[in-house]
Amino acid sequence: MPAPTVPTLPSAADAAADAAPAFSPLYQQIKGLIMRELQAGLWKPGEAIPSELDLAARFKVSQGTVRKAIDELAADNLLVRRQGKGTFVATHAEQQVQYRFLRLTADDGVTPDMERRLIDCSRLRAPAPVARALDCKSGDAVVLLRRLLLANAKPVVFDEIWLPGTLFKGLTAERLADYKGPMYGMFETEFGVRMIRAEEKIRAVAADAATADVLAVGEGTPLLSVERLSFTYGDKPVELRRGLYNTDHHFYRNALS
Amino acid sequence: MPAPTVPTLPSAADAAADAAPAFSPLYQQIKGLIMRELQAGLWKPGEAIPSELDLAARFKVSQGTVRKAIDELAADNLLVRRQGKGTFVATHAEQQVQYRFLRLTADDGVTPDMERRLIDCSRLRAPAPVARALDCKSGDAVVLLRRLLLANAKPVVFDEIWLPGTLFKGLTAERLADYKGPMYGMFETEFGVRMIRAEEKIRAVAADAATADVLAVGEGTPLLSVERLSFTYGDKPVELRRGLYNTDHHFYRNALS
DNA sequence: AAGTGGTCTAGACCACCTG
DNA sequence: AGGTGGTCTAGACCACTTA
Repeated sequence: MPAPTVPTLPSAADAAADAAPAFSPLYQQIKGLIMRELQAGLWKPGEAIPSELDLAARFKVSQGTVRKAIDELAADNLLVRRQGKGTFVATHAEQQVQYRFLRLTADDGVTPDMERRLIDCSRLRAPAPVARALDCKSGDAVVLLRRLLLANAKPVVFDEIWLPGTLFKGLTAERLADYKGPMYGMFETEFGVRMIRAEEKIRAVAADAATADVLAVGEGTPLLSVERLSFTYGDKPVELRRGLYNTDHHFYRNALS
Repeated sequence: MPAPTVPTLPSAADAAADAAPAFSPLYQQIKGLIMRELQAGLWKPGEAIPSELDLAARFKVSQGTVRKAIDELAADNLLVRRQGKGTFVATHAEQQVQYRFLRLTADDGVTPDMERRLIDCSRLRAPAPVARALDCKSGDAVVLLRRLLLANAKPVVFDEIWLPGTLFKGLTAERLADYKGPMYGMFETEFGVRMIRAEEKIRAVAADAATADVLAVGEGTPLLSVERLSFTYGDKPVELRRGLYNTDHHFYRNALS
C-alpha cells in the first residue's frame, strides 16, 4: 500500500468542522476515537482494550501509529499498559495505591492507609458557588457528603463532597458505608462516573468551631484547605470537594519538574 | 547494516557493572549519555544540542532511537524541542513563565508577576536538619538567603533559602539585588547550578511574631508552609527552601491525574 | 507455542524555520 | 533551498505472560 500524503482518517470525519484548522496528525485522531469509545463505556474500567494490531487493522493504520496514540493515553493515565498481557482501562478500584488523588504523607514518610468514616449524606439544592463549579444551575439537585479520614484512629481529614444529583441517583449513606475500597472506585462501578483528572487550590485557614470539633483540634488551629474540582471525560466537572487537613503529623507532598 | 540482536552500545561500557542486571534498552543508554553530557556542561542552558541525525550518526543508532531518548528528556523538562529549529537545553532564565516552580495564583486566576525583595544574605554553618537535607556534613558552610515576594506591593511570600556554600562561593547580596530575572536563572548562568526537579512538603502553620511582621499579617494567622528540596543532575540536592505563603488572596494550585 | 506490548531499523514525506 | 523536528509505514526481533 502506498503511503498517502498525510491521509485523513476516512472513518473520522470531524463532526463540527468549525472555523478551527482542525487538522491533526493521524495518531491524534486515533487517540480521539479511542477516547470516545472509552467515554461511551465500550470497555469497562479494569478491562483490556483490543491489542495494538487489532486496533491498527480496525483503523487501517500501522501499529506504530496506534502505539503512539496509546502511549499518550497511558501518559494521561487513561490507560495502563502491561507488557505481555495487554492494555487496560485505568481504574481507581483494584489499585495498589489506595487513593490515587490523595497526596497526604505521614511525617515518617510512609503513606498511611486510612480509615473512612461517613458523617452524613444529604440531598439538597446547589448553592450558587457549587453550581458554578459543577457547571449546572443554581438550585439543581446535588448530593452533599461529609466524611472523615482517620490515621491510627485519629482524624486527619474532614471532607465535604458535592456531587451532581442527576449522576448519583441512588447514592445513600448505607451504600457508601457498605462499600469497601476507595470511593472513586465505587463511583466507577456503581454509577459509571470515572474521575480522570482534578485541579486543586490549596490554602491555609483557621479551624472554625465545628471543624475543630470533628478534627479534635483547638479552634483556630491552622488547617490545610484543599479545594478539588474533579473532571470526567470531556473535561466535564463532576465533583467539588473541600478537604480540611490537620497537618500536625502529615503533609501534602508535591513534585515539581 | 544488519540489525544485531539487542546491540549493546559499544561506547557505553557500563562503568560500575555491579551485581545489578543493568541491561537496558538502547534508547535508555542514549538517554544516559546525553544526560551525562548535559551534566558535564557540554551544552549550556538555552543552547541547541546537535540534531537528531547528528546524534544518531555519532552514537551509531537510528534516528528513531535517538528520538525516543530525546522524547523522554523533553518529558522530564531537561530539553525543549522546537520544530524546525532544534532541540534546546531547558533553562529557568529566558522563560515565558517567570517562575517555573512557583505554583502561586491570585484569586482572580491570573498569575501575578511578583516583585522580589532581598532581606539578607549570610554565610554560616549548616544546622543539622539543613545538612541532612542537603546531604552534607553538619557544620559545613552554607548560604542563607531570606527574601520576600510581593504582589501589588504587598508581601505574599517569605522565603528562607539554604544553599551549599561550596557551590555558591561568590554569592552576595549585591549580586542578587543586581540580577534581573528569576533567581534560578542566575544560579544557572553565574554558578552553573541547574535545578532539574524539586519535591515540596506543604503544611498549614501559624505565623510567629517575626514572620507576621514581615508579611504584614496578624500573629497566629494561618500560613502555607512550603518546604522545597531542589535537585540538580544525578538527583543531588542543592537547595533547601522554606516558604511561608499568605493565602488570603492567593492559592497554591496543583493538577492531579 | 502463541499472543501481547517493547525495541529497533530504514526510509519516505510533511510542517516549520532560517538564510 | 536546506535544515530541523514531526509523522507514518513495514518489518524484524525481543521480553513477558499465559496456556
